[in-house]
Amino acid sequence: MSYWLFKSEPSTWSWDDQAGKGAAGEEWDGVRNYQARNFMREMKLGDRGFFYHSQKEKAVVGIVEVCAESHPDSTTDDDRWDCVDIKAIRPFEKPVTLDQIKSDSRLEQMVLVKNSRLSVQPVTRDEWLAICALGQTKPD
DNA sequence: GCCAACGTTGGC
DNA sequence: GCCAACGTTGGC
Repeated sequence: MSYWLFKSEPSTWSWDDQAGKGAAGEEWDGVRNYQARNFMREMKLGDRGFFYHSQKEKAVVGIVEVCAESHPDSTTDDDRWDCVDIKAIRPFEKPVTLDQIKSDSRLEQMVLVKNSRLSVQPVTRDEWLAICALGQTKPD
């Protein structure tokens, strides 16, 4: 199983919106970046991901699971763009802020820190466990 | 609200 | 195929 991070601006699509979709999940559509798309194409059913709020909040707020593998993005006719579906698994007990991540030596190699603009990105198992621990949240 | 960083587009 | 111009993202 692989781990990922999905970034969203909460005023556009928030954790509450995502959680509201329940087990059915929702397309992670609208991504128009090749790197991000390529990561989504690599995702497998059951892969886990962090849900990150960008902009004002800047914190990991929940855990999601890939519930449909890569398929065409329904919001465009342009066949270059694919996406996956994700569903909310559980919110973080304590959101883990970007500040916390940046100040933790275990996490300084995270893509979130090194390439802040990439909206879908891989997370290593070690990073996954470290952030879940910081958030006092079950990692699986 | 600003601006740096980065990705994409399109003219040549 | 290069690169300048432009648009967008997201941290500060």
